[in-house]
Amino acid sequence: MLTNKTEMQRIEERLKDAIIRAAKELWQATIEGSAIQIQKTRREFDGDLTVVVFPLVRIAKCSPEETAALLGAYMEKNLDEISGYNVIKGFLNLGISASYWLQHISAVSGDAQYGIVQPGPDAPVVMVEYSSPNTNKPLHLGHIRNNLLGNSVSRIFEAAGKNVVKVNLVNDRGIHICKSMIAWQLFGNGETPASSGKKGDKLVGDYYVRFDQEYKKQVEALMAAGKDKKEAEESAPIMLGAREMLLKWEADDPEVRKLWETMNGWVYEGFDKTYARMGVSFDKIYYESETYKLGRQLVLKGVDDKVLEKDADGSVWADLTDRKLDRKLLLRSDGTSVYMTQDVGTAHQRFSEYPIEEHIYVVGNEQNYHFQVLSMVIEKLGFDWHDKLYHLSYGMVELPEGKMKSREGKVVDADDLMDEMVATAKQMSDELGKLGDYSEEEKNNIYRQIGLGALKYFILKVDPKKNMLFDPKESIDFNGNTGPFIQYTYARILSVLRSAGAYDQVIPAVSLNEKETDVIRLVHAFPEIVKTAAEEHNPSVIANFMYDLAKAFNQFYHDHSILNVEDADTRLFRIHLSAIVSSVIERGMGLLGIEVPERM
RNA sequence: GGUUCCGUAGCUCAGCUGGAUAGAGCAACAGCCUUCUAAGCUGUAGGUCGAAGGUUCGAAUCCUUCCGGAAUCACCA
Repeated sequence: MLTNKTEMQRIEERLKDAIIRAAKELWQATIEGSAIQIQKTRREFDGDLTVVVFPLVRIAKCSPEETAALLGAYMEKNLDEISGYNVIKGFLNLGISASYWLQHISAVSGDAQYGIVQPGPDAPVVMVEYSSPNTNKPLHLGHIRNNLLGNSVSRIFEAAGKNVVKVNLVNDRGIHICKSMIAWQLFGNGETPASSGKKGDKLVGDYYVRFDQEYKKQVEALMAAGKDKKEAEESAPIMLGAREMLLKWEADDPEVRKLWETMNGWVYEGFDKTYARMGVSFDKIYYESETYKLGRQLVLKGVDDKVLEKDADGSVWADLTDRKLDRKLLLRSDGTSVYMTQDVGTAHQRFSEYPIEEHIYVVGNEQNYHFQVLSMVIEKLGFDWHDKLYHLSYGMVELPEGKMKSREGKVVDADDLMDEMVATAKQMSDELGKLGDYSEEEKNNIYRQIGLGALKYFILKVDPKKNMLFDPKESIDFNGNTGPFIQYTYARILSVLRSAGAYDQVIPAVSLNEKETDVIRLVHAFPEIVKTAAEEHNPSVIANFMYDLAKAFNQFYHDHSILNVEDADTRLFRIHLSAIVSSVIERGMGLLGIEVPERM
């Protein structure tokens, strides 16, 4: 597909170029494009785009009104795309000609890649690490936010022309999984997912909870027997069992390793189902059991190079006091690694394996400090890619009663939530009864699309860095600013297109009404929106745009008939406009990982 | 206590690289289906943008201080 730069060059850029020329001709001044402010004209004024002329007043040496008037006259005379202008205070409102809009629509029509930059084979690699679950418990609402963000950001970067590599670093080792293992050994009676019919991750999660209950009981008993709290916590038999198991794991004890593999296997089977349902996937999965030793050599070399410090007890530290931070431990006195060390190692490995332009970590904001330090440590070690790490930090999902606590079972389970969403979608769909002649299978697929669409949109429309509230009692809406609203707009358009039958592919020249122009303006903005979403690492930019587009289309749809109009050209034009909107919706929702149904 | 982030309508959120009278949705109230899907559209009501200073022709937006909330500051991950 041709990307014809002059053809497709954003109208805003052309205006800027014209203003730069105008400044030269009218005022013999050279100005920077960045000094020019162009914005959408507010609804209450006439025009499409507005130039804020205040910054130009100084070089024009006349009042804002005069400056705007001079510039407006110049623009109208020299740019075909400008159909007229008006000046209100220091604002120059420019009207964009219908022919420009029509020409844009024609260029875009039928372009299944509109708004998307195809990554070339040598496009830079953007690595996105997300999900990164622990293997001791099922996924919950917090993980859903992580996965949806990671998946969507990956798609957005692909659409922005990058080669994206999605990776998952599974935390499959450590004391947490040993806790589930010891509890299973003690109380499991050989239960397996096959024997009890329980999903693997749920089964293992149940034993993690069981461990905690048992542990608390033992601590209480020990305290009742006269031990102080700390002592009791240290000596609870079940905790000692877990610790012993961890040591055996590290010593490659065959029996422990076998149990570990078995139970992790159950968890992965469960996770795979949840991932598949959420619609997320990975190009590569790393396991901490295979990577946790990475980084140690790099740290030891850092000691040799005198950029890191070794204390008398043998522990290794990065001194960050000159960066207004503390000292950070990298190797314990027994020589073992901490999380930070491993992250240094995995990053180093990845940067050696791929020509990475940017490495995005989708991790909650509780680890802001960790990633701040990570990049500093890497810089200390002398790697120039320390500034290519981007922590996509997102806020917590809070329940009305506060933070979720998985050990206490106070969580919104990912599978349960998806079930509920789909069930609600089914209930609503059945009440509306629009799917009468569909098979059960087709219907179920649509319920799934709508339910998950509602959930995904609900989460992705919020700015990632903000904490968000989820109230399980007030189920997620299907009306208003929601995923189903946008899906509905799409389904409606497809319904119209089905009725339209075959139509001419050439878009006729017609005059445009206000609602049509509103819609075209938004379609025109789509590529810029994708770019902004990528720059900001922010899917909510796409989500909010999708809503604006759907809303504008619905207004147009309400006010004007598409198929039942006298004028054949108008009818044809509206069919094309509708088709373009449907395809932008499909693509934009795709960037959010949301499917769109053909009927609903 | 140090650092970082957040505070916009009753609720959930946009707007934040400074620009015109601060926008949506939900909830409330009032309308619109003999015409392409009413999961839609229209209207009413709802705000000292946490507070106070400052910079500016202009501040929800930038700076400072304060108030409120969150996260973090482990030889945990």
